[in-house]
This record gives sequence, C-alpha cells and structure tokens, in this order.
Amino acid sequence: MDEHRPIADSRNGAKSASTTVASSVYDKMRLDILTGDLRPGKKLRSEFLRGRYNAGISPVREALNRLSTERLVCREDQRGFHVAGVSKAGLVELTKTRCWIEEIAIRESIEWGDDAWEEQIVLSFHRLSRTPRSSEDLTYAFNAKWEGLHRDFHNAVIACCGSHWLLGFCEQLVDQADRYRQLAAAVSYPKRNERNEHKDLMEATLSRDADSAVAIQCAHIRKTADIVLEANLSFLPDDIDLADPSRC
Amino acid sequence: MDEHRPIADSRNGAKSASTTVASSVYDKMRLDILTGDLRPGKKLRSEFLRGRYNAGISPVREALNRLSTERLVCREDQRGFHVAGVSKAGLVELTKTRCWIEEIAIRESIEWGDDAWEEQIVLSFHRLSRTPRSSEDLTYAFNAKWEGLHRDFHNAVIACCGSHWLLGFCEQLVDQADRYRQLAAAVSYPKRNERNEHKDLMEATLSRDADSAVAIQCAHIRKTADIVLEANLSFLPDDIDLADPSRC
DNA sequence: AGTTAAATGAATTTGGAAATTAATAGGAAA
DNA sequence: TTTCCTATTAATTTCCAAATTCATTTAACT
Repeated sequence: MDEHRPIADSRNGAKSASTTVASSVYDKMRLDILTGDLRPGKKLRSEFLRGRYNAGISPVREALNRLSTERLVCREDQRGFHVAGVSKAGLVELTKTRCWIEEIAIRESIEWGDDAWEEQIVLSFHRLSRTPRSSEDLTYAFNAKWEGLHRDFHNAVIACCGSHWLLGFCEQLVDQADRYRQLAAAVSYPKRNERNEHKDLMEATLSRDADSAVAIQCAHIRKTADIVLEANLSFLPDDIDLADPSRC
Repeated sequence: MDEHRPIADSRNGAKSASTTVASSVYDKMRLDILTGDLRPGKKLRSEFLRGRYNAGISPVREALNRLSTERLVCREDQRGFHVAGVSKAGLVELTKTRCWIEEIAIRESIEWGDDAWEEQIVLSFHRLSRTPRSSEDLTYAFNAKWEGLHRDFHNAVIACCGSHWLLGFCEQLVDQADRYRQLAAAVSYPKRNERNEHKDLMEATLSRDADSAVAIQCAHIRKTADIVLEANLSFLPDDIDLADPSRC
C-alpha cells in the first residue's frame, strides 16, 4: 500500500480532445475564465455562451454547473450564472490559504519522494526554463505552453504528498490564483525573473531542505500576489462584494 | 477588513426548500450518498434517478454534474455516472488529509475567534448534547437532526479560521468521511461516547489551548476511521480500485 | 407625491424526443 | 474453443420548445 508514488493529474491534462461537447465547453470556458477573457463578475447568459462555444444549451449548462462547484462561476438559483468576482481581500485570503496548503504538500512530498520524483522535477524545470514567459517578445501575451509547463513543474514538486485531496485543493487554488495573475501579468512583465525563483525551489526540494523549500514557495506565492495588489488595478475592488453574490 | 468573523455556511443549511428542481435533486441525492442509501460504486442511470427523485432528465443531470466535481459522484464521458467508490486505502488517505487541514483551521480559529465565536461553540455543543445519536433507541438509525447539529458544532469551532477556502475543503472532506461513518455506524453503535469527545474539544478550544484542541480533534477523526477499519466490512475493498475509475 | 399592484418582456429552468455512442449477443472464420 | 466481426439493444448525450420565474415598466389607488 505505498501511497506515495507521484499522483497523476486528475484533470484532463494534455489532451484537450474531450470526447463530449459538455467537457469541451467546460475546458474552453475554464480557460477563458483563467485567462481573464471572460472578466470577473461577467454575467453568463445561455444564449451568449451558446454562440461563443457553438453548442446547445444543455452542454453549456453542464459546464456551468461543474465550474460553479469549483467556484470559478457563481450560481444563483433562478437568476443564472456569472463569473466569480475578484477583490483585494479575496486575493489576500487566497494567498494565505495557498501558503498553508502548499506547505503541507511540500513537506510531505519531500519526505516521501523517490528517485523518479526527483527526476521528474529536474525534467519539468528544464522544459519550463526553455519556454518563453510570453508568446510575444516585447509585450505580455498569454502563452499556453508556458502555463502548462509551469503547472507541471509545481505539480511535480508536490506530487508525492500522498493525498489526492491535497493535490486537488492545490489545483483549485492555483486556478483561482491564475485569474489574478493574468489580470496583472501585463503590468509586471517582464520585470520579474521567475526562472530563478523556480530554480531555487527545485534545488531546495532536491536537497530535501523542507524548511527552505516552503519558505521559497510561500515567497513565490506572496510575490505574485503583491505584484497584483501593488499594481492598484482600477477594476479590482477592495472587499469581497457581498451584495453581488460572488460569495456564493 | 476584519476577515475573522465567523463565516456563514456556504451551503443551503437549514432551509432545504430549494428554489429549483435541480438544487432539490442535488440536496436529496447528496444526502442519499452520505447516508449510504445510494451505495458506493452504484451506477446512476438517468431513468432510475428520474423516477427516484421525480424529476426530468435535465435537473438530474445538473445535480450529477455538481456532485461529480465534489467527488461524491464519478463521471466517465459517454459512460455515465456512478457513486464514488470507497476503500480502506481511501479512508486512510482521507483521514490523514483531514487531520492536516483541520489542524490549520483550528489553530487559526482559536487565534482569531472572538466572544461571539465562543458563545456559538457553547450553544451548538449544548444543542448537540441534547440530541440522540440515533433516531431509534436500541439499534442505529440515521438521525438527520443529530447529523446537522454535529456539523454545526464542528463548523462553529473552525468558523473563525479566516478562509472560505479552508472551510470549503473541511466541508468536502467531512462529506466524504460521513459516507464511511454511516457505513459502520450500525456496527459501533452505541459503544462510543462521542459526547465526551466533543466536550473535551469544546473546553480545549474555549481555553485557547490550540495544541490540545488539535490533538483531540485528530484523535476524534482517527477514532472514527479506526472503527470503520476494524469493523472489517466485507464490502470495503483494500485498495482504491483504479480499473473501475473511482479515481476520476 | 408615494406606494402598491398588474402587465409586459427577458432570461432561466425543465421535460422529452432525437441523435450519438457504448455494451451485448450471435455467428462466422481461424 | 477462441477470436473477430456484425447486428441489435441499451444508455448517454444533445437539442429545442414549453413552462416557470424574475426584472421592469406602466397603471391604479390612497
């Protein structure tokens, strides 16, 4: 019963060739929300989505229902769906939670990780460092390849934590954080050198220095949040809007 | 921006009078899975559910989609839905994760909880201790009232942890654990005195003794798991069945 | 003028029928 | 007997139209 081999990513990772329309709409819509293409708070009317994703109402509705339990979309009975809202307070809470959860995941993974785990970390770091952050040179543009490899790297680090639940929680929180990150990526690009941060994390992890790895990872998470907060984005409200039920 | 007042339960707590058929089916089906009325692994055909909950296909499908992202139900594209499976390994993993997550929640809540928080704990403990564990005297029978108050009490303890995410994770894990608990409740009833365990937890919490509270809570969680594991239930497989995709 | 009530219009929700896909059984060939 | 192919059956998925509900405007009444 060795529960500590790397756990494969639960979601449909590489192959986005979903076998069902509902799953395909789910994938596309999730991406649109993460990239900010569908703005926080935006009302999601069925007709609009029907046209955008070229599908019937039923699969659209299925995608919305799935996304709503992941809190990327908010549902109000009899009043439809809208993209989950964002706020400074929300980002602070999210960041705090990520640090708590990822600390556990990293410590456990470092304790239980084996040779194959180490190799996967080295490999995914290599791939990540070979890929440009932005798909354009001068200005920031979402680069799906980098985003994928970035996730792969961080997942590789915590893969041996021994809990599908914890990995799922991390993924959900990353989804949320990515929304904020995309909102501000244009602002901070290319000031930040993320490659060094990842390198430090890799080295601390491989030398099984849990305390350092945790410190680096938390700093990594907080730095992203700080950039967003300091950017003083006009469309980012201070508090979680309780009237508009993004609280769900 | 005081983020540490108690956070209200996100789910529809007391009023199960849902405004929509889909939500109503969701509630009923979730309960049926938690009580074990719908057995782990059971195939969920639309016609069967349509009859059972007296609803059309669309709302049934919505409920299934919501439950599947909470991992109470597993979805296989083009092959329908089934109740998520259970196993000894799964229970061990779940228990471990719960201890990790609840430790954080308890420590934070004890650090930030105020007077109203303390009062709510006292109140919900009182209500819980006045309610019988089983709705029948001699043999075990699911008691919805006790189950609700039990959740309320544990939620009250962690209510001031300051993170909606953490509370959501706790709730999801409790949902899962409840399934195992119901499976074995008949076996252990009425050997265990849960009231004392809850009393100890309350007292440690109110005296702000975080270390003790965490120890008591983890023992509480582990004891429930141990009862299930030692019951040696015939229908509980050792390993998570990876062939039958309960891994989802 | 202010408040309440009815009517209109828009959007969500629901039920069922049609289309697509998987599972099963039966039979031919190796 | 086993394996592979085909026909048949069963179940899932999807589309769409009818029914319900909500938001807004207009009218009526105090």
